[in-house]
Amino acid sequence: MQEERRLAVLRAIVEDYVSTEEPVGSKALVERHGLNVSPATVRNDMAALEDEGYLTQPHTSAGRVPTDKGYRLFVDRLTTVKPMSTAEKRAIATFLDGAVDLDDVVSRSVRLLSQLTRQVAVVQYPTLSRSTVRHVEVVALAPERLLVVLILSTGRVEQRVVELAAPLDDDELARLRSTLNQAATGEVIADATTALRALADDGRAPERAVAATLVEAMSDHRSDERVAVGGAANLARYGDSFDTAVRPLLEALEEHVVLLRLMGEAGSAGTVTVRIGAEGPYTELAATSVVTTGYGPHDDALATLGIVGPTRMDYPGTMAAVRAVARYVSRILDEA
Amino acid sequence: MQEERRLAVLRAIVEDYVSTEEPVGSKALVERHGLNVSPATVRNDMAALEDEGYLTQPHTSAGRVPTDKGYRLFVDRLTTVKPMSTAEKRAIATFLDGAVDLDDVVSRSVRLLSQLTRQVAVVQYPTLSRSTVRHVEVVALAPERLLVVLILSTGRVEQRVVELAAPLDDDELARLRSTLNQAATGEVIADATTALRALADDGRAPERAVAATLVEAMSDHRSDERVAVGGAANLARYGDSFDTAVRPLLEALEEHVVLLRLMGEAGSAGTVTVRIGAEGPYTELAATSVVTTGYGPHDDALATLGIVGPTRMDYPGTMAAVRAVARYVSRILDEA
DNA sequence: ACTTGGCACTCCTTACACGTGAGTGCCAGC
DNA sequence: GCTGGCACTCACGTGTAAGGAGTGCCAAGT
Repeated sequence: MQEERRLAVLRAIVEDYVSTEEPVGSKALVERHGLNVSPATVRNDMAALEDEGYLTQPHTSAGRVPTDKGYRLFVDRLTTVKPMSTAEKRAIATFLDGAVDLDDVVSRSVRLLSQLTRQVAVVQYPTLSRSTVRHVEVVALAPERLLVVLILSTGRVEQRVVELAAPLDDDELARLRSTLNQAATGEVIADATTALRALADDGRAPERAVAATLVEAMSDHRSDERVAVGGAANLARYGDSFDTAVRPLLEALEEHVVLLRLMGEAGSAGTVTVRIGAEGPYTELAATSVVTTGYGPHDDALATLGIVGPTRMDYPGTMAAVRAVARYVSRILDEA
Repeated sequence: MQEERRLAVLRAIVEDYVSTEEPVGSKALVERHGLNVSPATVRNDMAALEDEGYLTQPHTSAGRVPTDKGYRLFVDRLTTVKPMSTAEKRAIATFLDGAVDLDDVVSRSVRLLSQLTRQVAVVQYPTLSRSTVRHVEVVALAPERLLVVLILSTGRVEQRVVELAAPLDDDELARLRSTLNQAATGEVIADATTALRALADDGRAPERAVAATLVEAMSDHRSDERVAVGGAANLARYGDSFDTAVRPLLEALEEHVVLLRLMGEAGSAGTVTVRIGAEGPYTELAATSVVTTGYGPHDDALATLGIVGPTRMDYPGTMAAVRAVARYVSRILDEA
């Protein structure tokens, strides 16, 4: 009974604190929410919640502020999924539909996500590991110089220039092209890699060089680690907590490796993961939360997408936006 | 005679202010620099410099701070080009030499530049307009679906997928490929565009669609407007002037169009352009300066590269770094 | 067994006063 | 034209005091 009200109090405190950015006191709370009890009652509840570690006071005789544990409870038990309005849905769909290629999909997603959530958006490029090779193209830039283009099922294109020891005529080029495609096209990256590695070891001179380059391109960790970041300007809203929230985050954004670790493993598509403050792997980022979800064609979680921001954020709204964007991006990847 | 000393005083003030971030007074000035005159003399000079608009006081009885005009004079007349040490030069060269493709060159340049200058680095991708078409490749993804790859002399690769009305067999594909290459390869973008436009208007069905897509890809303004940005974390150093310097800049960084306008036209390669505070086109960015230079193969200024940061910055060092990086990037583009 | 009003207490915030010191402008002398 | 001296200005830090928002606790009410 009173347990229920306590949770209502916690929810109210989180909501108020998120919007006002100030510690919230008992009196203001009963006024702004329709709690039919007196401030004194709320005070008792708040004291209890503080004992249990859900709230804390910046100093005696100040209002309460949620702790990480408080936010956690809020997110787990007090959040009602508020679906996006149809207008919003349509806006998302049309904005993403205009994309011309994979890079464009990613960069649009980042912009969209940062605008919807007013936070810093992070979108990981679809991982190579689960995608398949759609085609390998070899173009002679000069007799001894080839451009090798690797086209993947996700729409990503990698290109490399290969210098050959000896010139190659058109017939040999055609043969090379078909050998490579026979080995790789249609295969999952991992399988294509082993097939090409065999070519690189055993094949004749031109195959060797080209296959080796392809193997390198596919196993290149850079490709797995690419992320797009946007909306850093939204941090300006948090100018007050510059040192605790803005500065560390700004620094983390530069380090894409850090960022990827922060985003964590791609949770299964459809589930939104929330990591609050010190739950993350970096102590400097104790004041920032991460809201992510997986996305990919057929809801295969190929990669992760989400936002990072101060712990003091609108979790329900953010989670809804992240989920919605992931859903639409996945749909677009389905079509491609 | 005394005119000369006045300039020395201005230089000293700029240098001190940049490093200490505090208004600089007459006494501190004579101590820190080896001026062989008394503070009173310096005060007279400072008063004169203030009358002429080179200095200003935050308030009476505070030290002096350079105005935009003061920085301008400093940059134009008081800056001795300090060349990079050979160690630095070598570091730059090896760092950039590892790049595998154009994207990599650009992203490495951004990182390098932001680290050298400890400012926000901005690198514009080489413009399409002056580069030539190196090759057009057409790949059948499916009988009615083509991937068109456009390879430019700068190393940039654009790809588009084209859906055809009717399927295409291998012979037709080969013919299409050669037609397109005949029209475009080796031409400057502008000429290639007109040649392809002719094809798009007069050619047969498959040419039409593909040529139209190519024209679109080449004239696509997105490509002209791409920039890479890095080092936003360096703004954290300026946390104090958050509202005047950091916030507006953070917002501008998100708007790549704004950023490009801010960078201005690509000055001829070799000349470093400095735009100080209100000299720029945006009133919100009155507290930020821009240091840029052009770069490109054979010192053709294909694009612009540089840094943006608070007006209170180390101009000589920054200018040297910008120039050095531009030089090495140009050299790398020469080789490619 | 909760809830409530009352009350004393804490402590942040704001305002005001005051001393300190860095820095200035000006002037008379060198 | 440079220099030392001197009075003046103001930001800054500190100390004190009043005001107020908020708390904890207790005794009484339901």
